[in-house]
Formats: sequence, C-alpha cells, structure tokens
Amino acid sequence: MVLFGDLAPGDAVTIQGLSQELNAGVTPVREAIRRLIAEGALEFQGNRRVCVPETTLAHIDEFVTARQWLDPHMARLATRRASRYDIKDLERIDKDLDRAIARNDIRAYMERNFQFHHQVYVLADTPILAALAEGLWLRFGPLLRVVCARMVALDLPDRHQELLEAMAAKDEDAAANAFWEDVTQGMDQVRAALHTDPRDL
Amino acid sequence: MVLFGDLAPGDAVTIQGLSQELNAGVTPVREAIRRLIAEGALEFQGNRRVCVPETTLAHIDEFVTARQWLDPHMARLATRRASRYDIKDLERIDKDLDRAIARNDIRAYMERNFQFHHQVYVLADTPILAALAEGLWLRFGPLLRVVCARMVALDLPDRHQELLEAMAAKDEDAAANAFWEDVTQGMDQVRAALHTDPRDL
DNA sequence: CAGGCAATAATTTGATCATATTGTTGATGC
DNA sequence: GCATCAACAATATGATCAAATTATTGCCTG
Repeated sequence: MVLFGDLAPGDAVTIQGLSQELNAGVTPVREAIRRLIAEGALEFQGNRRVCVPETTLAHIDEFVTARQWLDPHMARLATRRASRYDIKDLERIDKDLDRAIARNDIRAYMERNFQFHHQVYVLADTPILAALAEGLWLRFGPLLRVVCARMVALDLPDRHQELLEAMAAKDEDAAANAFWEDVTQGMDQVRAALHTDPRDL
Repeated sequence: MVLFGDLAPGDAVTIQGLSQELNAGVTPVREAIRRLIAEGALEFQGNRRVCVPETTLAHIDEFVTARQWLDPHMARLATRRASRYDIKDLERIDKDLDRAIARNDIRAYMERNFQFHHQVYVLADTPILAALAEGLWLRFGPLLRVVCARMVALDLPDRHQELLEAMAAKDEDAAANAFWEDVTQGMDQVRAALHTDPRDL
C-alpha cells in the first residue's frame, strides 16, 4: 500500500483501521507499522500518531541523487551477470509495463515499473545496495502515485529499451547511462509536475 | 548492542533472552527485534530464529562501495553548511576518539567514531541519505567490533584531522577526498585483518 | 456567538495467555 | 554402538485485556 501509493502523503494510519480494512489481526498490523516506520515509509509523530510522510523538494533531491548513483551502479553489475534468459524476463516485464501505460492503469504502471528496476537489482546480486534502493522506492511511492494520478494521460517515456539493448550487448557503460537517464528523466517529470501544481510540498 | 558490536555475527537473539537481560518487557523487545530485522541489522532465518547476520566478503564490498559514495557526498554538503562552532564540536568528538584509542577502549572507540561520522551526516542536512548511511553502520557494527577486538593494539589512523582542516577552509573537494580516504583506508584494514585471520567469513 | 473546559470516545501500549512450531533429550530397537 | 522416534522443553506468534494517553464532542460561561 505504501510502495504503490494506495496511501497518500499525509494520510493517517491506525492499527485498528488497517486491521479491519485488511481483515487481519491487530498484532501483525502493529508490527508491520513498526517495520515501515523503521524503513522511513511511515512517520511517527510524537503524539502516538502514525502517518505517511509528506515529501519536500529537498527530499526529492536526496532521492534523485541517491538513485542517480545506485541505479546505474547496479545496472552495470546486472549487465555483467545477466544471461539471455534474464534479459528475456526483463523484456516481458517491460511489455507489461507498456500495456499498463496504454490502458492508463496507474497502479499497474507503478507495479511494473518497480518490478523492472527490482529485477535489475536482483541481477546485480548486491542485496545490501538493493535494500537501500528499494527503501527509497518505498519512501517515494506515495508521492509518485499522487503525481501520476494528476496527469491527464500517462505519458511516461522511459529508457528501459535502451537498457535492454545495452545489456544484450554487454555494454556496461551504455547500460549505466541508460539507467541514469531513466532516473533523471523520470524525476524531472515529477519535479515539473510539482512545479506547475505544487499542491503537495 | 548491534551498532557497537555487543552482539557478534552469528549470535542468536531471543525475545525472552533479551527481555530479562535488559530488564525490559517482552513486547518492546519483540518490536525492537522486528525493527532491526527490517533494517537488516538482524536476520530472520525461516525457522522462527533470529540472529546477527554473518558478513561475507561480497557484503563488505557493497558496504565499502556505498560508503565511498555516501560519506564523501555528505562531507561535501557538511562543509558547505558547517559553522565554526560545528567544526569545534567535531574536534571535541575527535579528541575523545583519540583518547579512546590511547586507552585501547574498543567500545568507546566505536561509539566515538560513529558519532563523528553521524555528526557530519547531521551537518549535511540530508536525512534520507543519512538514514541510508547509518543503516550501513548498523549492518557492519558486529563485524567491525570483532575485527577490532582481534587487534593487539588499536592502531587505527583516520583522516578526521584532514577533514576538519578542509571544512575549516571550506574546501569541499578536499573534504570529500579526506572522507573517501577515511572510509577506504579503514576498510582496507578490516579486509587485511580478515585476510590474515578469516575466522568469520 | 465564541472560547474554554469537562466528559466521552478512540487509540496506543505493554502485559499476559493459549496455541503451534521447533529443537532437544532420552529411550527403544536393530 | 548407532539410528530412529517419541516425549518434553523452549520459543515465537497472534489474540485479548487493562491502563494510559490523546482527540473529539458537547456543554457551559462570558
């Protein structure tokens, strides 16, 4: 729910509320919330209240900076290790992603886009760096969802095709560059959207 | 206990064990363990058992790679923002650190060394990147403690002095470089120690 | 009609308990 | 003497409960 933005920034989160919304016991929900707070995906605000953090422009800068380093680095490693079948898998995910865009399905778009990057992290075989990167996705899921939901049409070009070609050619530099562009261009769109309509800081 | 290596890699962790060791209730301990698992500081091994993760050489590479990027980056930002008083604070911490080394107090050394880096992260004013970096410290506390404990004498030169001079001179490049050297040199020592005596993977 | 205060409702927190799962110990059979 | 299996002990898990804290509602006063 956090990762794909079913919860919006600022939304309050209660144990009992989630517990009955998900038909789950109260204990697992309680522990899940604690876990998400530890990862920065939820925020504890003194008064025992928990909510989805609001994202500031400064936070976005940190997010971009970190992923501009992490994603290309892991794309490089993934290129070194990916087999033909691994690349086929990525292509399949990318096809699904395009279909989600075509039918304007924001939720599916976010899932597939994450899945694509996640799979690259898996191929890189660097669990610690992957955990860092996925923690960042978690922190920015809610904001991304809001921004995407506000677009009239899901017009989101990515650099996945270039990455796949670079990986197939075992060109690490090109792969790293493609993923750097993917991150940079994606976040430029987010910033532009926030600039024209800065409803959420 | 994890951050400063009071728990060694491989150590098993039980709720009730910690609960009575710390004279704490069972509920807070349970939630703390879940939190630390989420941060990668503890590991859940299928069979309901929780333990301190063993660190492999591959993990060390990831740790070094990440901190070689994170620490210099934040040192640069900290240099941009640090006042004369901030630098004085850092100097005080560094003095304490040297005293800890002089009296061969490993635990105090680890605390002060972390505190020094932590303070730089605070000055950088990038909470998300700081959270990433401190998560890394947490993952590697247990290993560092073991390695330090095995040294006959705490012979750990650092580049803190160079960093402080660079910060005072507002030389961002020099500051970034000093912290890069600090990370690199420190981890080279760890790797060397593990190479001569690889008792723990 | 507005502002402050009291009472109520909602929520978190930590403890306790029943259950299930896992690891260990001891006994039995080969 | 060793392997196998059963009984037992230890532990985690999820539910439930009492206490404390916080938010909200409604009432009273100026």
